Amino acid sequence: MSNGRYEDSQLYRIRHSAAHVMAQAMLERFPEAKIAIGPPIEDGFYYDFDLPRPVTEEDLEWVENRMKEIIRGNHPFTMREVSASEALEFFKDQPYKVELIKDLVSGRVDENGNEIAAPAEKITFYTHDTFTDLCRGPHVANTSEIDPEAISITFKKPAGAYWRGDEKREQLTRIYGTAWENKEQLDDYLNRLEEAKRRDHRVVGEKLDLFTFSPLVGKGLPLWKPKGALLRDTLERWLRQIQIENGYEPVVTPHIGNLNLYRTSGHYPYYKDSQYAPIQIDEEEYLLRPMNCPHHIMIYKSEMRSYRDLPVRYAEFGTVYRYEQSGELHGLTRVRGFTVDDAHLFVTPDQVLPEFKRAVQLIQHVFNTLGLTDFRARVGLRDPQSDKYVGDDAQWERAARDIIQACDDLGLTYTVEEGEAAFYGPKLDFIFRDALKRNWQLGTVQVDYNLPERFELEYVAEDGSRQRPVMIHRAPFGSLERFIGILIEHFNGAFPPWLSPVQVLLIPITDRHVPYAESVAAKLADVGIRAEVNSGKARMGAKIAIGREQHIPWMLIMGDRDVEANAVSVRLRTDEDLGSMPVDEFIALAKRVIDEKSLSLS
RNA sequence: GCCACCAUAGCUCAACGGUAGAGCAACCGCCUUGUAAGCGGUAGGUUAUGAGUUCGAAUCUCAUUGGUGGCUCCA
Repeated sequence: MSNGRYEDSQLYRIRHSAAHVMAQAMLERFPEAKIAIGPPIEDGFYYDFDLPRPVTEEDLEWVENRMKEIIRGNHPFTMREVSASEALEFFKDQPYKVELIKDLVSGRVDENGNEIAAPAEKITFYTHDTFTDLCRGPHVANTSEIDPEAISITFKKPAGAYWRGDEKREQLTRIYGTAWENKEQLDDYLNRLEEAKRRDHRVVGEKLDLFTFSPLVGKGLPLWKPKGALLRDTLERWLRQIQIENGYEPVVTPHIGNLNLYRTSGHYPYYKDSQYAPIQIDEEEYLLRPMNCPHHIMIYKSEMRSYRDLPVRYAEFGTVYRYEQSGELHGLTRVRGFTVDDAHLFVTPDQVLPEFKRAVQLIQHVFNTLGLTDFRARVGLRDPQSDKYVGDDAQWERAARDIIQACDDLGLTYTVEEGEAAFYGPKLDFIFRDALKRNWQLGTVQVDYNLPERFELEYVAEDGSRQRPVMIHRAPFGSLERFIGILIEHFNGAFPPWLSPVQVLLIPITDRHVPYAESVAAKLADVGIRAEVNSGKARMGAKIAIGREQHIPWMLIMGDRDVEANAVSVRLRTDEDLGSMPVDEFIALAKRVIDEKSLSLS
């Protein structure tokens, strides 16, 4: 946002007002509807209704057309202060409004569900045309300020939403709208949505043969196909190597563990609702592990530790299983079985700051290499109001100080947000903004005093005393599944060559060029370049079209001229034509780009 | 889990109460091709599953399963 707060912008007033216009039109369509709330949101607005029947597409079209009519009526928006009793009388048939007014007057929460410090001093109504709503504004002065061609409510399907976001309360129908200053902006926005749909990792993943799901295997359990597994394995091998270079030691632990392990860690029964139910076997109960930390802790605990051994850094691509509500599953970004690029660092209190910094630097290196440069850091501290956190104040303060110190030392741009801590300690999260300007929480580094306490971890200090280590949890990718899902959408399937499942597509022009293509492919394979020959009967143009669709970085076209010269004609997936070059020259070029993990193709 | 919507060939879709079809992919031929899909043919479906209504169901009803958009949740 270039100029000030969204709440103060004209766009905000347009959207807020459009929400009222929509409510008016909806009430005309559904006179018995009960209205809830209708605030502006990012890119638009919504209004929640309690309706006698489901909304159809025809309803939405009717309402949208009616909205345009109302807007064209040039109705002024007028504000009026009313007393609580007057407000209650006016909305006596609107139970949701009554509840809102009562909460406003009693000073509990405002219309958006935010707690308010004191009872509202005044209640205001906004009226345009025939519709009056409980609202504190602001609005446009007149509906003429809204461009009737710059709104849409048919662009998105109605959705269910709980009254006041509480799943124990009424389920309402939420109608989403979008509104802009002019038609061009609306079209831009709709195009952005279309682009996001095209880039959807579920669609692209299917097209590129990366992964699939099978109801017979189970919901939320992705199956990686060879090309997806190759991409994933490339990432894993790369990070594993970086970690070894940074003093991490790979460990391997099982995917299930005795329930008592999770009782000790505190995950069970506290997070029981988001775990697979325990498995009973031989009088014992086992849990599909929801986290890797307890397993790594038991390795730490398997021997006596000296301060000289610390820091101990255990890393594992550890697969975990969590019960996610069925409605929350979404492609690779929300699954029930996923792999965390997990590592647990066991350090002395003095080592927290330097180790934390090293972990952050490692994450920065990972992101920068992938070209994920648009990210910000968020320091998550505990919510001072809440008692859901463990550990004493001094530890929390020290950890928070260390994290902020680390950010300052590294020159990170960061925000500090209360209530974003893990229950066992403060943390630093990296929020990445992808090519479509959407935010994703990726890597995380967390300081933990709790688990060492619960598992009674120790090391022998210089003076011979037993001391408690501190743990640092960190994961640059977070979940491999989610991370790759995000990469797919960010790159639109056009991965940097070192990650591309197929790096080179060889296209012989006629059958007689196939043996030559195969000999070139063999040379490429010799130096570790992933190449495929398309020896099918299709014409060259068709093969190029397929290669483009698969976003294969390099296409090598070869006919008589190339065979003659022991050359290949190089075409990039960006449609750039590098012309003919000797085979060895191309191999050197591709090898350099791949080895450098370059983001460009030449 | 909740609300709404959806489910037809491997993929994208058509048929909308009266015999299930197309394009792409696959397979087989022909063409032997120079930078964004040459031509012809073959095969592929108890219309997600199970009940029901009907003379007759892909089509209407109900249930189940799976998916989609949101909500809630995400240690």
